[in-house]
Amino acid sequence: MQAFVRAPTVAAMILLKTIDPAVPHAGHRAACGACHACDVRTMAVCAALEPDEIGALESIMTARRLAGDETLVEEGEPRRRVYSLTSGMLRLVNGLPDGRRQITGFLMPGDFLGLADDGVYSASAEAVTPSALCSFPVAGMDALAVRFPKLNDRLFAFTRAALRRSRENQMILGRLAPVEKLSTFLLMLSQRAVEHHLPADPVAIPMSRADIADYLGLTIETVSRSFTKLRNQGLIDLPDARLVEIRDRKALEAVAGTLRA
Amino acid sequence: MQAFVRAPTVAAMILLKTIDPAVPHAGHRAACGACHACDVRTMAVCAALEPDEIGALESIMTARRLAGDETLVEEGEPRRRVYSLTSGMLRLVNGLPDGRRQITGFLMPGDFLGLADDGVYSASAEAVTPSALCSFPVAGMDALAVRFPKLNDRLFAFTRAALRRSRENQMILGRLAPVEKLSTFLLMLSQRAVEHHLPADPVAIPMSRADIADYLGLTIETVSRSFTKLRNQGLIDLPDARLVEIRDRKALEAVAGTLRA
DNA sequence: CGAAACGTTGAAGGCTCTCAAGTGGGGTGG
DNA sequence: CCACCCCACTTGAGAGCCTTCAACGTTTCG
Repeated sequence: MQAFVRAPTVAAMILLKTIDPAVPHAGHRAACGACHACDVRTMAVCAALEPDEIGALESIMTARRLAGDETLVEEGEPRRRVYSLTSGMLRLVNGLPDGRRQITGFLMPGDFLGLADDGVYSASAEAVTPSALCSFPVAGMDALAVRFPKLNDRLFAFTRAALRRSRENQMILGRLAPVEKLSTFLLMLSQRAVEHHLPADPVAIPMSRADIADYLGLTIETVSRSFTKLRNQGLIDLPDARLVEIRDRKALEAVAGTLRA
Repeated sequence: MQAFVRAPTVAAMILLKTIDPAVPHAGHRAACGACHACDVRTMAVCAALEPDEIGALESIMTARRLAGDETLVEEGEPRRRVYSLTSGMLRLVNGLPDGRRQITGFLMPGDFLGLADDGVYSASAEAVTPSALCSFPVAGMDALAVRFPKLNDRLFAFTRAALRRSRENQMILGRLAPVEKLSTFLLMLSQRAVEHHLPADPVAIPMSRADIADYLGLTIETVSRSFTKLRNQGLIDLPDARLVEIRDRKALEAVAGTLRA
């Protein structure tokens, strides 16, 4: 649980290349400076605003950087700020008193944090990899959502998309077998990598086996064995534990249970 | 899967008492007539509007009734209408090609159908019990959401609540043992019964064991055995398969894993 | 009155989890 | 610079639990 920064493995290197190395260290404000040069300006919430309106958003924005495994917000905490992820990856975590945990989602660049929450955060948000975010005070964002209906609409659309994904996850958790779960997960990662203009053939797996297990409702051993099973069947290759090459996508989709009926 | 209408068991009777028997048969239009006399006007989306604004909503509204097990909308179908449930209960169902299914949620009076969807319905909606709904064309509802920001806000708030519930379900599906799942489910039913001013001590279980199984990611046998286990431990009583008396709420909450950390 | 559906219970098997050991990579400290 | 250690991951063996298959009781409805 300590703020341990992974060494740059092959997989991490691929992921890290989206982070501008020229930028100063973590924890600083407004490192990236201008929204109009932002990597995710076309897919994040800010895309709802015209170039001449971005300033209003920028004026209430603060930049924030997180080291790997750093916690951004804690479950149950009053929701005072909302965030837009610009690089890296976050996990949404819910915990049980006895230590069991469930990861309800992974946030990728362009995703918004705080959609589901009302009053208090309903989940903790932790950095999977070093990450950069735009931070907004809730009051300010609410005011802007009133002033710019298009911004509100986009937040609403993001929330609907999150709800669809969450319900898809219910299907995955409730009705798929381990290898089906993992196949679906890998295909999802691959698809989202494409959407985010990241390498999709050797897919980077930024999260640990423990994270995958807590996301899919399995143990780390079962996750590992499922990886091995897919590798032995020739559907994937594992040049590195954090890197997956999809060797037979069709077969992988078939194993995934063809979630899209 | 046929439109089979259950006979009025003890449990069904309790539930049916929220349906006005004076109202004509199913499938008719605007049976309940006036929104200002609606049972759920304080908790449904329409509560966002002032009394003098309700007319605008009412003018695009059509009443709809469903028999038990009747399908309202089908997964993948173009989303042309949205609905507000006024009485009865609906299940949201997602299916896999091989017949496996996952119920992602149950809708109770006041709940809104169509929140997650964008373009096509992402799940089928089927009546668990005979139900009554207000039906709205999507275009008309969208226009009203623009005209009445408060209506839009309420739809947004409903969507956030649905997302929170869906994520809670992810925890239930991924990390709870069968008896924990069932306990959580029963407590949830009891709580929502209170919210909907229905009897909460002997809780009516409108849905079948198969529905519960598909909601909790179990088999009907495991659901049945979990019921028996809770009964043998004295936490609940089962005067009827569709009726649960909570005899030891504290213990039941403890078994539920105390989902609220 | 019989057929069908729902729910419960029993027995056996398979599969995941648990416990445990082993491997490999990378960072740390001598 | 090298050795050691730690952590992540993998793999193995056994147990436990849920699922599967099956039978039975009950209720409902044709």
